[in-house]
Amino acid sequence: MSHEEHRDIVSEVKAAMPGADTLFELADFFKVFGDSTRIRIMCALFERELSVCCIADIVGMEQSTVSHQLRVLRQENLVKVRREGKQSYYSLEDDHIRRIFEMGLEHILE
Amino acid sequence: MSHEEHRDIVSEVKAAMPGADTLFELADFFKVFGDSTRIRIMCALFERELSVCCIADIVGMEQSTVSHQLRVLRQENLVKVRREGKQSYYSLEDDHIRRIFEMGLEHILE
DNA sequence: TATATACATGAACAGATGTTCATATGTTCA
DNA sequence: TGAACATATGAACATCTGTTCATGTATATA
Repeated sequence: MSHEEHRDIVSEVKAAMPGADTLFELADFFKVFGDSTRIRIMCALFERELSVCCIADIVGMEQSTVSHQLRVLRQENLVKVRREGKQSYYSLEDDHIRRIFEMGLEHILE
Repeated sequence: MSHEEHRDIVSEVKAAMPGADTLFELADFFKVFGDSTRIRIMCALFERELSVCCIADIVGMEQSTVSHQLRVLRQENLVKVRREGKQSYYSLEDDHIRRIFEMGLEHILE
């Protein structure tokens, strides 16, 4: 490959790619799915709305850990909260997440 | 919520969830998407097959960095290599990845 | 064969991330 | 109001991760 060819390919591909900002956001979004605790929390929420202490029992971790991770999920708009008395009930924000999940499963089951 | 209710919900949700192994694998899979350098590499490969040094120029990082990240992508079966002379040409393994990408974009553009 | 080029890999380092402990906030009920 | 409970948050710590430098390996070419 000549120097010119190389240069042309580089600028062509660069031009076709989405902006840097978009790609950073995208990475941050997928980062949330890249932790098994958060994956398990989301997976539990597929079944039903749950309080924090229920989630903690389900995933077998400290209430504090779960609270911290729920905050991460909230910040990326993946879950929503509903306060009822002393308890906070969390549920999934949209059905997007389920599809992303399924697509991931499809890939690893190959 | 009574103690019994709590216990019932926990065991019901636990039973409905996929096995721990699957969820760990899933987290590892998504972890790969959670880095902007890898996202940019994959995004460049959407356009066309590319050599390592082209990729390095496109993402503006050391050849070494790119090589390390390509190894990660290989390990998760996201890219494949083709050796031609001195150069290694990388391309995307399947079309799954593109759909996962698009789904992520859909979410952040809300 | 010697040199240059392309890529891969190991070690080292800095920065990010996840977990826990301790504690604060907020709510219910006696 | 005070005690008990559910949740949120800050600080500290250990571990993981990404990048770079230095170097190794493989291929082509003079």
